[in-house]
Amino acid sequence: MSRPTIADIAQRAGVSKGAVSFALNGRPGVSESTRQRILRVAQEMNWRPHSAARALGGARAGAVGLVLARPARTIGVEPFFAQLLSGLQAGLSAHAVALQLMVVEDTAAETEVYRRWASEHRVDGFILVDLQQRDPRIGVLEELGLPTVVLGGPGHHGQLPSVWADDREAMLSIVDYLAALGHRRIAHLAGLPAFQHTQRRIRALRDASRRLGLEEAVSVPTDFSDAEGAAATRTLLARAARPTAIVYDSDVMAVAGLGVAAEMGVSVPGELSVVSFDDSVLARIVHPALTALSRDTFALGEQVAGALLAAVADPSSARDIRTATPRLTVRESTAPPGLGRHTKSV
Amino acid sequence: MSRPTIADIAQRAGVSKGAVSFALNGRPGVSESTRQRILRVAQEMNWRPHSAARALGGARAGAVGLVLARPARTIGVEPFFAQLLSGLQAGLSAHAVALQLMVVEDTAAETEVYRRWASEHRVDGFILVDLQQRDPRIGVLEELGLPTVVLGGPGHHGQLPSVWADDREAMLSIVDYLAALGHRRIAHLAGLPAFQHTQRRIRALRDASRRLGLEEAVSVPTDFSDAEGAAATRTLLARAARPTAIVYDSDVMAVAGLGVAAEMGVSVPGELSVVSFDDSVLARIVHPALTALSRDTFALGEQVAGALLAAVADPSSARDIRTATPRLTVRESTAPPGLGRHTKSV
DNA sequence: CCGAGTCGCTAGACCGGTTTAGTGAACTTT
DNA sequence: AAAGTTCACTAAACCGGTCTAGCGACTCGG
Repeated sequence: MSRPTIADIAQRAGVSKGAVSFALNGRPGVSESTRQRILRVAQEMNWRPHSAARALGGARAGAVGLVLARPARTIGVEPFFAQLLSGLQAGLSAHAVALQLMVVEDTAAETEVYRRWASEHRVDGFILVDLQQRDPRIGVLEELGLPTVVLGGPGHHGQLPSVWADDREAMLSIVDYLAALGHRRIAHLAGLPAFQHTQRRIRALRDASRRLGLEEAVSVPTDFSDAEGAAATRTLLARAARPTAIVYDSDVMAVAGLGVAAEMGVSVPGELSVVSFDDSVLARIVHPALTALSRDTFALGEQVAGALLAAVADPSSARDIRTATPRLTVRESTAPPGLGRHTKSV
Repeated sequence: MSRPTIADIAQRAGVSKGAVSFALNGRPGVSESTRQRILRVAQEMNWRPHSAARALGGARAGAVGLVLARPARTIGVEPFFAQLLSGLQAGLSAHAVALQLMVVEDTAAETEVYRRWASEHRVDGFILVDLQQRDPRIGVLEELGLPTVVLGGPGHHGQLPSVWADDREAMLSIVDYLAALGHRRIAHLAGLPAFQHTQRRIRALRDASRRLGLEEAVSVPTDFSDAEGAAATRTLLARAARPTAIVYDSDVMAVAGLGVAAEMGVSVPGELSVVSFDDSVLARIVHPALTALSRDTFALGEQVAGALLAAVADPSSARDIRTATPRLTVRESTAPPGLGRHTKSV
């Protein structure tokens, strides 16, 4: 027998299909002794539920969906993303929930996938990332009615619960740190301007600059790629009055910037301090090691998973969760400005 | 009406359920005019198939499974992995097949997931990676009978078709290149010795060394982590007769090695040449940029996806696919040995 | 002009579970 | 002791599709 069904178990145990179903799902309707007997038979026959048959009866699909609208080739580049995915996995696996992952080209295709998966009953909920200004996906997901957790905030995300960290506070802590070191000219290589968190960081820098009376604090938008990160760094460093510190919105851009500085003979941290808004192995292993904002991305993923599972179990329980504000990890890439040529320190 | 079923369509179009099924699946049994009418009604009612209902009838699950037995936190570290995932996605998405991803702790848990997903009819096939010596998973997957594609070879992988690149040839090309530059003392920071490809690379280095009459060619096994990569590099460079070139099995270890060299005042490529067995953004953006073995990991993922979909469509068609042998991309981290202190070159 | 074959369609079984209505027996209650 | 409850269980409907058997109408060949 290739795949035993509850009918097989019922026959072998001498009861009806219904009794088997009750026994296997731990619900009342059978005596304890019968339940034990049925469980034993099921075990012997190595029975497993057929997920499709269960889902057909209106039950859970046992999977949640994550759809990314990015050029597929760029996914591999972001340690942040991979870490998040790992954390999600860990949080979901613990409850035997699988992750359906799909990478699409644009937002239109993304919403299409949401509609399809929802109507195909393929998933029990969604995780929404890369929140944009006036995000069109929020309306779609609210309309579909499936539990959804948004990663990012505290901007507008409709009625959907979100898991978020305080980007603004984090940016302020970076600027305060650099200002305390004596930096007066700070540049910020930002990410895609369409993202909410990019705008929040830009605003935070501007506010901090005003409060601290800095000479200059400029935000340069990029597409998060190493190429644009390198190009923008080159432009900044070629200026007559170049910044003494640059804050990069991602570790990949920061490392690319480090390469440009080396190439142009600008010593780090002697002539230029470098801070990354994202910590990862990358920031640790380059030389000089990068001062970076450490947040436990893996734990973040776990929290998102937990929040989504809770929302699936009880949609009314959904509420926003604020995670720990990222803390700055100081390494070798920052120092007071104007120390001249960098002399290597271990 | 929340979710139209084919019965609703049938009623509205004035035909039977069967006719609707025929029409929607493009199979004979209805006239062209009726088919058009049914399709129009289905469109109007915004009908979508219920994936569970389909799967129940013995049809496809519309998803394939990938299970990874690694500490979850380390997934994010490997650009190789993320790239592969992107490529898989691209190949699968094109055929509207989803990827079920799960990260588990060990091989035992991994095989358990294979069994569960297979018996739950959750996936149509599997992708097997990180092939080990005498891999116990192969027997399990053969027994389950679901189409499976193995990434890696050409070692033993039972009856399962594999997609593989010639690691041996690749390693030989690296050693030939280094020897041509004049290197006689080459070290190899290998990955986990349990992996088949690690063994193949170690053997290839030994054979090449013998053929070329090198002074030294030592392979040091590691766990692929940046920490062990750095530690092993430190040991190698502290030796009296240190190698003039090091080949790293992963880009993360190579970058970590680069950091150690900088820290110990060993110039790259002046006193030490560095080659990475894996190419990625990482290898491009560090300074000096790494000479690395470029294989199109994204394309590799697409090929695996294609092979698996073909095997799902027709299990008898499955056969091994050999992909292009990776080519060495020479960048700034390699040079003839003994040039003394490195003078920076753009 | 009749039998065979084809076409277009319908009725209904079926996949493997869950769930509800119903049934007979034992146990309480008054 | 009759009536009502509870309990353990069965039979069958149901979820939303797929697929097969069959049926009437029409076409074609001889």
